[in-house]
Amino acid sequence: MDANVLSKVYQILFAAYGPQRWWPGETPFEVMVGAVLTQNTAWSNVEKAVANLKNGDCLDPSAILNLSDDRLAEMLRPSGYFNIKAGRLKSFCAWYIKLGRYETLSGMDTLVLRHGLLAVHGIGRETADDILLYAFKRPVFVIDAYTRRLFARLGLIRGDESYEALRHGFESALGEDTSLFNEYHALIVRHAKEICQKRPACERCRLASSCPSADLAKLV
DNA sequence: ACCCAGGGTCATA
DNA sequence: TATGACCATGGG
Repeated sequence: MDANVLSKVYQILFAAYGPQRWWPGETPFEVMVGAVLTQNTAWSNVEKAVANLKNGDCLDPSAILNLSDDRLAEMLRPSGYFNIKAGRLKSFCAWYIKLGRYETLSGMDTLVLRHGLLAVHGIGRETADDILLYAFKRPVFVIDAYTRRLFARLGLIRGDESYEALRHGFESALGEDTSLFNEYHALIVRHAKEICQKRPACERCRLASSCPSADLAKLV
């Protein structure tokens, strides 16, 4: 990965969209819950489920564990996969409490913490890295489908690389910079939402003298 | 009516 | 290692 090109891509996205203020959530625990609930799900749906937890005074690991599976699933309903996610959220909360909550976990080495997260049923690489970056402020670069798609279209990667290979590629090229990784991933997601949904050309490209997609295309 | 969204697990080959 | 089925709501 070319560090220079990666920086330029970042600059173009930042110039187009500005700071994204990720991750939405008032507390680290809310960030973690959101990370689990947003799996393959639109964020607007996650917000409704989180609101249900807040309204029920259940945005807390022990409160979640004290709910019956059915009651929890019902609160998670708007976020989709609610039965699956009820189980995943409980697995995560059990692990979280068992290891001493935020205080203790904050003292752990990043890779140790990552292995711990990945051992939780229902937490895969992307969700683990969301939690590490946005809840624990660790310099971990999150790889998602948008990241693959964008950089593959720019010709900077093939797109079929392993998750860990890509993560290592971005991290070693950019250096361990939590703030940069935070903003970069958020900008990639933002860009994916804004960019042409319809071929061949989007509204933005015709109306604006310069659009991020066009600027990015010039890089290649 | 169809498509997909800020994925992960499990069975199968 | 690598596919495919499955989970499920809500907005375009």
